[in-house]
Amino acid sequence: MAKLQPVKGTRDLFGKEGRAQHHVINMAARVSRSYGYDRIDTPMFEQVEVFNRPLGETSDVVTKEMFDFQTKGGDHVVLRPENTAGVVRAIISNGLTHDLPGRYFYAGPQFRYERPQAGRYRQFTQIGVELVGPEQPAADVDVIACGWQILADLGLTEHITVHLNTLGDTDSRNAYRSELVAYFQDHRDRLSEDSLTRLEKNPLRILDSKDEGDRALLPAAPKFVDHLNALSQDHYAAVKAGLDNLGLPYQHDDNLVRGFDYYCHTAFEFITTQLGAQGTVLGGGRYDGLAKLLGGPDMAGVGWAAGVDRLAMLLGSAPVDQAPIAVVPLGAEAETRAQRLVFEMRAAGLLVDMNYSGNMKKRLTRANKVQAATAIIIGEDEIAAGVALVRDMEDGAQREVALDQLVAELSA
RNA sequence: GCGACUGUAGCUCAGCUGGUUAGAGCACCGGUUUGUGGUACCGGGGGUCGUGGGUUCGAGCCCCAUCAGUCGCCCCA
Repeated sequence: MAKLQPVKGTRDLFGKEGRAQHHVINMAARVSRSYGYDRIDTPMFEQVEVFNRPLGETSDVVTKEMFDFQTKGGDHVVLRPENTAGVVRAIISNGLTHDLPGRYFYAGPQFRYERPQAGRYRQFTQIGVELVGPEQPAADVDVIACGWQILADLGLTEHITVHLNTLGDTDSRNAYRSELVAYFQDHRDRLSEDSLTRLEKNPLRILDSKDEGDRALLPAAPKFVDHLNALSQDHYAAVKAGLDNLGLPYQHDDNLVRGFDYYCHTAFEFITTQLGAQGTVLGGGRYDGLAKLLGGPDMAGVGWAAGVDRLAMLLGSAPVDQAPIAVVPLGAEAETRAQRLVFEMRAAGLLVDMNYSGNMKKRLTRANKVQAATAIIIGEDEIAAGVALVRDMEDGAQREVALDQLVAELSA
């Protein structure tokens, strides 16, 4: 039992869980397509440089959570811990900066070397969209609306609240940061140990600390919204007005901070209370400086990433697809005829289940197990008469249908 | 990286203060039913009790270590 297991923090996906994940991805692909997003698939690993500057040299992801290794050629590469930096790198690499605005949708595995727990894995799947080029607040609204619509179509919005905040532009953020640091310096004696290190590395992080002592200091702490310059203020106001216009619910959250250095202005998280400590199901924001950090041209952008594993957990199970039709041949001659029939049925788009052995009882048991709605029974008598028995698996009613009309009848 | 809890069959779990051949339900296979499933009844296969060491006449149960899982912190999807 302890022998052949997947690597820590990874898992095999199949059956119910696997189907739920694919349903999430398919839904996201469909909805994002209606918003005009084009699918993009970037490599699962990149040069380290793609991540350490944009995410922040001192961020946890960079300092301790990267799955990185040396290639035989001596390159230092890393399994992507998130996908935004990779997409922006791809946009620069392929000269797509000359084709703006760009709308990209992705879905795929991401990797983070951290301690697994509820809703957290070392290999996990994210879906996400990136809208690059436009600086207008309408783009932020567009992106948030797309995320909301995906969750709505999955039937998950009633358990989810949208938290919204602004991080302002660089000037606003620097001004705010120094005031915040000053405030916490005055209260260092009351800060938790974790927050004391945050005060050095990333003071904004103290805002979303879970420590009660830290939280007690927050109400009196300086607020980001009070330190925005005119430009940042206008941007945030326009985003909120845009969401109001669409009737999308959200709540302003002074303590919402995002982990990566590349964020500015709008930041948002879609949060549920149903997943234990890992309630953030979708998160994102604006990242106007990212392209430049990567050595590309100035390019604005907004986007989000959502955790497929977490969404699938909320979903519980995927809706069942069409019920299969079970084909039950009896005898060698019927078997041969049935194989041809099954081939034709499948060509007509029907979902068919047929086994290679077993008597009628076994085959019907199997039909029952795969939840077939109907069974097609073909024995020697039926072959001789040129018909098949069509059995309703619900009530057991059977009727005869001519073999050469079967496909047409079942497809109707 | 830190902390708490858990580890018995494919799955969910029982196993009294250590006592002899380790149990149940579900699932799986077969039978009652030679061309009729989902119900019922009968039977069957399947376990180095996570691993290694120790205590003991004797360990699934107690002790130590180790590995794995779960949950929480940090951080994030």
